[in-house]
Amino acid sequence: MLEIKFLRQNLPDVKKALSTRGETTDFEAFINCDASRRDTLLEIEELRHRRNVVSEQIANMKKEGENANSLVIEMREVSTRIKVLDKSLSENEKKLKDMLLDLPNIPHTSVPVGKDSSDNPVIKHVGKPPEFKFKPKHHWTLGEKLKILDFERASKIAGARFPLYFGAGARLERALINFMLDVQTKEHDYKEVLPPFIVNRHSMTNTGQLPKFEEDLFKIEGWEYFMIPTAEVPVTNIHQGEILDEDQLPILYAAYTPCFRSEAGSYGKDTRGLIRQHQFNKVELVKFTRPETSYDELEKLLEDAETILKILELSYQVVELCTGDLGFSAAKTYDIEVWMPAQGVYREISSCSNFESFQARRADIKFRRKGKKGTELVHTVNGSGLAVGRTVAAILENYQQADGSVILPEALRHYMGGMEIIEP
RNA sequence: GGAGAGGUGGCCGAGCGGCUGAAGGCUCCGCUCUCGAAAAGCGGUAUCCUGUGAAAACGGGAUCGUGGGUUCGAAUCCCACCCUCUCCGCCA
Repeated sequence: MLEIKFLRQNLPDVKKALSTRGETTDFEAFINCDASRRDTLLEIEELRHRRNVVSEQIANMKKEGENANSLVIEMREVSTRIKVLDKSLSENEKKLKDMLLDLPNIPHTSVPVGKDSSDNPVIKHVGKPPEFKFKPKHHWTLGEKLKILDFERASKIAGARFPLYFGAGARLERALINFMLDVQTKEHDYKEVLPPFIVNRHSMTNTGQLPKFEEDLFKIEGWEYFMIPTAEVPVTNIHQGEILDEDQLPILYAAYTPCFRSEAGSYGKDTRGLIRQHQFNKVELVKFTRPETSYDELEKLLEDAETILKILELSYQVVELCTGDLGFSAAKTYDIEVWMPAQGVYREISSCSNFESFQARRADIKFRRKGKKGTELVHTVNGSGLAVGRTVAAILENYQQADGSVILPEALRHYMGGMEIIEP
């Protein structure tokens, strides 16, 4: 959420910045609404002031045993008037709040302007894609042959876009979760958290999934509960409504959770394999930082996520999202894309963003500077470290042998009980 | 599911129609004392909105879980909702 005052005072700039992401809000209506809200407020406050003064007068008169009836009658009218104005004020405020909640974050000035993902500049390539003397197979083909993935049976249990792992596949998923958490908590100072996988409407609104993107979420029938689409939601909300101490910052959390997404609007995309599922596992990295360090923390978080791919020796590229491709809440985002040999493309496996104060304002997360009065909003930064299902897919494809077996990356072997290769 | 208790400032905790933005304590920040520190003493220490102002500042309003109601006036009374806790039942 943007600050209403900021919006009012910087309207042309905000308008221009948001237009680069394709946002077309009626700012005219917004400004009018805000102006009329302030007019009403002024009138209400005057009346209230009068009421406060006279009420005290009445109290004093009563103490002296004087008759205050005429004042009481006058105040009765004032109160009625206040009630009427109050109603129009709160209607205006609700309207403004709704508009603000629907407004995306302003892209950071460093973000390249562009229309869609085709305009995302590649920042770097790391590692070399493996070369195969045979035609590399898709991970779903490999997984089904190795009897570690079974999408057909999964669809009986739940439907399309649900995973079912067996044996070494199930273990590989679990191994990766442990491996990722171990790296982030032991080598990078993140604190492990295991949050609820279901959250309320309030938490979803705080991180920006609601009110605009309800169709992307799984809602629990009959409850105001939603399945989390990412650990970002419960973890960011850990400190909702809190005022933190400056010395606590930055706070770093690493959380494993399953993620649930309706994938509405992605019909026909990635229909096979582990790439686009209604349910998938992810290790998420979340930071709460001081405003002046959030961009450094984003760079570090990106490196922390990259570390996983480096250790797994998977080749990848990092792209920077252009304004048109940026997510609703983000001010700046890097995507890490891992090489998928069968398709011959890089596929997103992590998304690392700085939300600046956008989520903090919605979630009311502040901090107090040492020796200074008042509070400031923190900045939130987060990213995947990494999406686990997609990592499994990448390992299967990049480490496949001509016979369809898959060699396991060194770093995972002890998590796999010493297993070195997955064979039929 | 049944019965009860409670939600107050950064934290703890009092208040239970006007003198309460809220006692007291803690934290934190200044100052005094000290070579310095500790202790002690003194003072300060919530947030949001809004008006005037370039700013500093000054003025006004709101906020005691949330939303309504009663009243000239509500942290205090009434109603609804949310949340937390305790006991009983059920249960991994």
